[in-house]
Amino acid sequence: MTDPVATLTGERRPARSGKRERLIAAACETIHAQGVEKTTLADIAAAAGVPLGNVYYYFKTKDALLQAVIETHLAGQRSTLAAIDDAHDEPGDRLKTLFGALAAQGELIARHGCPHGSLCMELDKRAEGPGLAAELVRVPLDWTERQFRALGRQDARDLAVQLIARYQGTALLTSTLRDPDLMVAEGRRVAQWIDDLAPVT
Amino acid sequence: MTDPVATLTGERRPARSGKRERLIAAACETIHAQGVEKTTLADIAAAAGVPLGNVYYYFKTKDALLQAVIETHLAGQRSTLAAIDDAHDEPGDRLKTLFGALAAQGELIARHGCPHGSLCMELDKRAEGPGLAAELVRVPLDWTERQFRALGRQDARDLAVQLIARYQGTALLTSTLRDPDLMVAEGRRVAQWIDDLAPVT
DNA sequence: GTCTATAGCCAGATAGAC
DNA sequence: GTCTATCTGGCTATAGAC
Repeated sequence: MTDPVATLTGERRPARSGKRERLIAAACETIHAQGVEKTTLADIAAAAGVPLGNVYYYFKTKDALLQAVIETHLAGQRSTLAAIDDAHDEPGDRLKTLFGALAAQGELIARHGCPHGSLCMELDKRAEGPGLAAELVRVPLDWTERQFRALGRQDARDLAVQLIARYQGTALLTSTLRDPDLMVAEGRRVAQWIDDLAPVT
Repeated sequence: MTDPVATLTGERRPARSGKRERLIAAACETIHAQGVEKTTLADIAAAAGVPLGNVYYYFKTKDALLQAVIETHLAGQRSTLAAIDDAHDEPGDRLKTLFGALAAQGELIARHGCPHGSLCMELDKRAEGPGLAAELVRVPLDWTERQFRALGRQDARDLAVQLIARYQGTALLTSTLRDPDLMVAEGRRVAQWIDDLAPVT
């Protein structure tokens, strides 16, 4: 029935032309730039170079494509965090690496905000609630909590909430005021804060 | 030409039935709950108890109504801040009063997020940019900066950015995770932080 | 000033030829 | 699998009676 290799790699059956992947990538970008509600399937199809009608071969509804976008973001987050775990042993280094990388996205955030935060905020307003999108904050939140716990902090959860909140809040100011420097300055402060919490021994 | 009294009080000419005000109030609530793009004029008209067609007597376009909503939020912010200025002389007390009041909105924020922050984020994604909505963060930001400056802090602007960012970021986590306690806990931490920065003399 | 009816447009989704 | 043409519904905005 299903191609075992494709199943293992998480691919769908045909997958020759990569249109499905192009559609998801285009949807990620367009939705980040314009928001979920303002982005039409025609926008996404055009950005992906796929005829409108063909979109429905890959995704039954606009919402199905949106779910795929969220899952793609989640997979990206997980692999980023796993890579940081592999590259660094010290929890303090891991935290600084993650938030340094986020701060380096200042220009992107100044233009369209944090892709995950804005998705959460928009989907929050749906009757069904944020659904899977809430994982976009829970995944980094839980990871951050784990790092603080590894540092021996009893208040690891609170610290994690503070850290993610600082990033998300700064991202909102950065995009509203169109000032990437806010993100850079916050990155420096966060690094200092982590050093104060986890002194080099 | 214009009624001088109505002009002084900022009212429009007729203003007998208060429909204009009801429409703006309904728009504020509905937009906060559903977002700008998902909210239709029919939603707003129904919430205000006004027939759809009549909306256009008061507002030429949906966007004109949206601008009125933003201006109403701004006027509310300014009067809140002015009231705090009047009620407290110490900048530290003023800051704690404002952020205590924000933290007390936990339930509301858990349901739909910060009304100003979500408006900014959504309007950021328009081609024209956030426009007037950016004032919704600039006004409290500038006020907060003034308080820190009155406390003698040279880094008043940075501290103000941090404080507003903490509030906005916590609001995003509060609504995404549907947990009003996050807001309460952050309120306590902010009060402590301000006390540490501005020790009672 | 108020309200009904509706025009005009554009989005999501489908049908069906290739 | 691919793509054109089109249906259907809902939204902004207007016309025009009262």
